[in-house]
Amino acid sequence: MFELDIRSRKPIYEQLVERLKELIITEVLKIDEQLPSVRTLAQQLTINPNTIQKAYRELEIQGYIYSIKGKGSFVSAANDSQNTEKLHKVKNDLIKLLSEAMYLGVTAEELITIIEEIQASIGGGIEHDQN
Amino acid sequence: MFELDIRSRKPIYEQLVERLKELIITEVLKIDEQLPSVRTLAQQLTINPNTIQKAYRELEIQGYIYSIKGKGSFVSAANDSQNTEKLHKVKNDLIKLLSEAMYLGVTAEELITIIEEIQASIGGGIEHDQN
Amino acid sequence: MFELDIRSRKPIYEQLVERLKELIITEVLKIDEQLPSVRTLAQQLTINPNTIQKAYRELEIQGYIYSIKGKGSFVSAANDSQNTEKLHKVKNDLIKLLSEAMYLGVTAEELITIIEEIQASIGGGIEHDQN
Amino acid sequence: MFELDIRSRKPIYEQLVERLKELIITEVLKIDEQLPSVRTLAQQLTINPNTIQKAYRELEIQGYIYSIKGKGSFVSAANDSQNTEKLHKVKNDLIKLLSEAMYLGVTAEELITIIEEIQASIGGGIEHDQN
DNA sequence: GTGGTCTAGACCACG
DNA sequence: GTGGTCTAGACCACT
Repeated sequence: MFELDIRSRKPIYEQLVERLKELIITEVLKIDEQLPSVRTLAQQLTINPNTIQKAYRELEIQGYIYSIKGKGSFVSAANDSQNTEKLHKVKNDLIKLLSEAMYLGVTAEELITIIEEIQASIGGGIEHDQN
Repeated sequence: MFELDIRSRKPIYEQLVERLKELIITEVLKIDEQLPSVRTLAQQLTINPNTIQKAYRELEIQGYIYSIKGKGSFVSAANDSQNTEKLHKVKNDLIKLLSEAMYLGVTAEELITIIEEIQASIGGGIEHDQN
Repeated sequence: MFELDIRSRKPIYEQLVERLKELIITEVLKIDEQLPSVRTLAQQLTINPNTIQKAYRELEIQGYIYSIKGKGSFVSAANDSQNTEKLHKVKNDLIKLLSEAMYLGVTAEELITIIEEIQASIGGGIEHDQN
Repeated sequence: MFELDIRSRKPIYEQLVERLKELIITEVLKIDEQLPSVRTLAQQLTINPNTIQKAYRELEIQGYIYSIKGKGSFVSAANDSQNTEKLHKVKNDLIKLLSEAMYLGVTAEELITIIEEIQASIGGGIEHDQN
């Protein structure tokens, strides 16, 4: 479920954040669903609990989850004001990356094909009902 | 010209690499054009020459520039064998980012518009004529 | 263990890279084995930690080791895609050097003997068994 | 005749030394044959005469040529005592490079084939395929 | 004047 | 304690 690459240059907690974001975005983890506890996950992945906690804290800051003391961490519903912020950032990154790709010779056609594929793969399982 | 955020979590040299790549990709810096010398740029940005050099070295490894002792650093022509490698990496990043963007509500139409804009801004001058 | 020539024209960090490569190739350093820490080695060799780090960074780029912040540097398993690249380069160098050697009077027989010796010294331990 | 890569990381004078060595080794330049004068060559290659001179001086030190004041520079006959020295160095380099090649997966058979090809090309008339 | 190497010493991020 | 970034300042090699 969590494929962490202990050898990667990318910090473990970042890998965790990324992976969990993915699970939330693809709605494998549904809204208000409880995440595994820090200790459980730490044991499961045999990594330091502090690392898990750092990842959860980061996700909370980014608005993907919320934590309730004594109960646990839960997937939070998408929040519009946060989204517009994120959207801005993502678009900027996208422009950079698209520029680089096209500079390296990817054609607009190829990119559009990629977009359509992603659209298909997301469109299938995501209903996108905002709160 | 170079907007460095000294407080950012992102290392200065990485910001430099990114910015210079941008200038090369958009052909503000043309092939074989000389970059500002390590010392000059360091003075201009009031950062340490070693930091500039680290950025230049990284750009050289990535194939965007070449440096000659005693002469200076120059924009290098795109290299096919390196590109195919980079393409693979860039495409992967792109898929991740596009997925995230579309989850956040960016429509395929918007993306295509972005692509067309980029194409226009790059496509114009991309003759790649040697010096 | 590390015979550095501080007076040599060849940079210290390059000497280090070369020596460490040798130790990895001959499998004195096994896959996933931890290298001495930057600071430790620096103290041992009485050279600056930055110099060690530069060597380690170079080895990482060349695919011989991987470094993890907070954990250390480790020998990495050989990577095929990088290898094919390097192979091309090495073969070219080899042709040049072999030509020079044979011009200087080394016979084909001698060269073959050398090759067999190397094969013996490497071939023995090359099981590549993960720990 | 001299294909210098002004963009290469390798200093120009080193490229010159290497290329001239090659011409001497392959006997394109015969023993006691006169080399082009520093000025002529500088003009021909449109590079600084100092650079040529540095290359010639290096070749003289390595025993490949000799210079006579007021007359010019000439290819020197191979000198045994120098050769044995060089042989030692070349053999060492060769062992390193062969080790690396075999570590990267070149088989002994391939290497022997390469050796035979070189032997043929030297023995015969020298085919000189550029890298 | 150019890039490249090295040192000494400080501070940060990670686990 | 680990690697990574940055500074300040020195010296070398090349053109």
